Amino acid sequence: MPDHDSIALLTRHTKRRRVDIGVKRTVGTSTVFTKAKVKLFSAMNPHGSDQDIECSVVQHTDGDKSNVLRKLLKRANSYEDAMMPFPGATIISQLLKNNATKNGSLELNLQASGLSSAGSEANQEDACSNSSRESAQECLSPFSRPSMSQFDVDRLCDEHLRAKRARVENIIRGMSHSPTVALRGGENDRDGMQQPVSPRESYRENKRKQKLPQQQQQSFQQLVTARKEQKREERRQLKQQLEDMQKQLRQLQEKFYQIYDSTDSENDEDGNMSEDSMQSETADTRAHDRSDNEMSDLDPGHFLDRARALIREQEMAAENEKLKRDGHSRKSQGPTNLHAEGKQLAETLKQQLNSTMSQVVDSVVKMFSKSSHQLPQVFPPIQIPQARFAVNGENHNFHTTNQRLQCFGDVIISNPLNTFANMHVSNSSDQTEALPLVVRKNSSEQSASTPSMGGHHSSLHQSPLSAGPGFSSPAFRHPLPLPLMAYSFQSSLGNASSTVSGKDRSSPESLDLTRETTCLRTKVSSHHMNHRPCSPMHPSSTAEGLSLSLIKSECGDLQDMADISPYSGNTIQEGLSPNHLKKAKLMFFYTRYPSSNMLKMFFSDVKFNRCITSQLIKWFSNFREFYYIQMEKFARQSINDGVTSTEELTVSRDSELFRALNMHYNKANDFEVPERFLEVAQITLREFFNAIVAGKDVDPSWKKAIYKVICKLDSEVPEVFKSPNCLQELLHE
DNA sequence: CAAGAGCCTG
DNA sequence: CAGGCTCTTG
Repeated sequence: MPDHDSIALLTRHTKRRRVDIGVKRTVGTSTVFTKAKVKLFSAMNPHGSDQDIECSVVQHTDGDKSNVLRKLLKRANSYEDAMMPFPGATIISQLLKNNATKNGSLELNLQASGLSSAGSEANQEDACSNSSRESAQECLSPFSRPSMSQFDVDRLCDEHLRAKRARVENIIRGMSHSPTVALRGGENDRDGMQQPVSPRESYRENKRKQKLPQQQQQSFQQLVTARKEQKREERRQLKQQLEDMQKQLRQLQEKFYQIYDSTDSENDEDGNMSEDSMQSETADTRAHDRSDNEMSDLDPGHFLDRARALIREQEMAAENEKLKRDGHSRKSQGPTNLHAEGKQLAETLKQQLNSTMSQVVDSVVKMFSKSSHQLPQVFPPIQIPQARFAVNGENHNFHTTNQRLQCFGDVIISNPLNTFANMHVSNSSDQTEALPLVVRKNSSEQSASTPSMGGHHSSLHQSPLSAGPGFSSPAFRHPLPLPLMAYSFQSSLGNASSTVSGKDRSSPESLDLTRETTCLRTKVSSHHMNHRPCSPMHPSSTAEGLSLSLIKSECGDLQDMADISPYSGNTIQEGLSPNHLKKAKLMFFYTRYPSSNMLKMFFSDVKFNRCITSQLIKWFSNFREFYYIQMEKFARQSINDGVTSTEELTVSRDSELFRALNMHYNKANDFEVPERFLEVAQITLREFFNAIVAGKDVDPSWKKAIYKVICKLDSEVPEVFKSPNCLQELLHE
């Protein structure tokens, strides 16, 4: 076919279209393998013979073994000969030591000789270090001494090499930190030829094994468990304290109202007024608190909100009472005992309130600064200005108090979240899995200022777990499961098509978090404990910004994440929804190779960052994969069915091939697949057919030619896909 | 070095 | 479909 030859002309300027990636990597990848080996070996042994010399010295100086070994390990952690001086060296090794004393750095010279010709004959190195007797002999012969029989040399070398390899493998396994484990030599080329699969496979295997050492994982788990226990205990204590405080508050309130009523029973107007103002104040407080933090309906926050409101009530009442009293005293000059008593009592109450509050706050602060090392100075030491509650105290004293309490409230609310994140998430094997889930919109104006989100918020707030009266219920019930919270938060960003239905809301297992959160999860989980400082999203709550940064860790670049805030627009959402996936699938009918710019244009309702971009790209990559697999499958099938000419190969809407594709990209079959896609599919099928018939599929990269053809066949995606609501428009028209 | 394609695996 | 890997390219 002429297409295969004209593919070189393919240029795609908007974007790199690397369709020709099909590097030989599956079978008989001798060149790749050789290259890799050369690379590895030279990386292992940058100094060549210098290091060999050092190694040979090591073999004879037992005293400095470990030091030199360390050096060597540092420099070339998988260099075989560095393993020689390890304790536990076998008799073979001892024999070899002696032998090497006579022969000089026999083995190392062998390595060097192997390296010297590594450019073209890297395999020679492997031949020297493997256990093949012939190759060993071949390598040894130039250095073997007449005093030793050839057999001895062979045997010694053979056994030595085996022992050495065994040890090296052990050590390498232990040295899981080392980033470049490259001990492949001698295993793959026993026959002098590479196993078709082994180079890549085994290399990859090695790389994958390096990730998180099991020891580390275990200790990490232990740590996490211990911390969990600790937090549980802290939680209990805190809960206890809060309940105490609650009781105290009620008692104080009752006392206060008794005094208040007795004092002002003669003055109903004032009393009513005060109550009105109190109520409105309380209402304001609640409203404000609600908008202050969307977590406020979760129990800890809710509880504290209530406490805060109560305190305000007390204070407002005290204030009103005082004002009233001042008026009275001005009018009547009556130095009544009641007033003096009330004053005193009010003061006492205030002091009690404040001391209690400060205790609680202190304990909370302590707890969180203790439990989270990353939050040592998130908020300065907090002191309630008790002394300020003088008789002639002014209003601003109350205000400052309120502000401070407000501040505490924020801190307290935001941090339990953090704590719960740690507690509950740490149950799973991968702690970071759910951490990003706590990515939430930053507080303040959210619920109030974004009407479009109201519905989703309410769905969150009406969750069975948070729907209780809050104040009277146990203060620290199990909060919303973290993944669920995350989902809700994500959903609240405008994803109206949330797959979470109310009935399942309480069971984390029922959540389909994959798409919305994997991006974050992935990043974070692959960067364990990689907490970077982050600029707080909201200047007024440093604590929250910081804890958010701890939680969010990173997803692509943090700036992008920081930009994702309620302020950046209502319709922009940070995650890709199932609808986006559906849209992408439909777009695949038009374009198999969309550029990232195109994706940005067509997914304008998504806040793009690296994560999102690569996720979208990955989607299309997966689509292509499926597409080409189907093509190959049907091409082979038709060949087996005796089709001999491409003319017989057509793709219509009745074709099985089309049905398979349609089932994948348009499952509901509610989209009319463009005719062009059928043509492209037919061309692709024929390409595969021809290639297979021509026997090109023996070439491991035989598909690349087809890819190059197909990528030219992209057509324009209709404008309607640029609309965020295109699905409705497309499917319901 | 980052982006991105493709391959393989789960 | 996502993750991890290799590899190429600008």
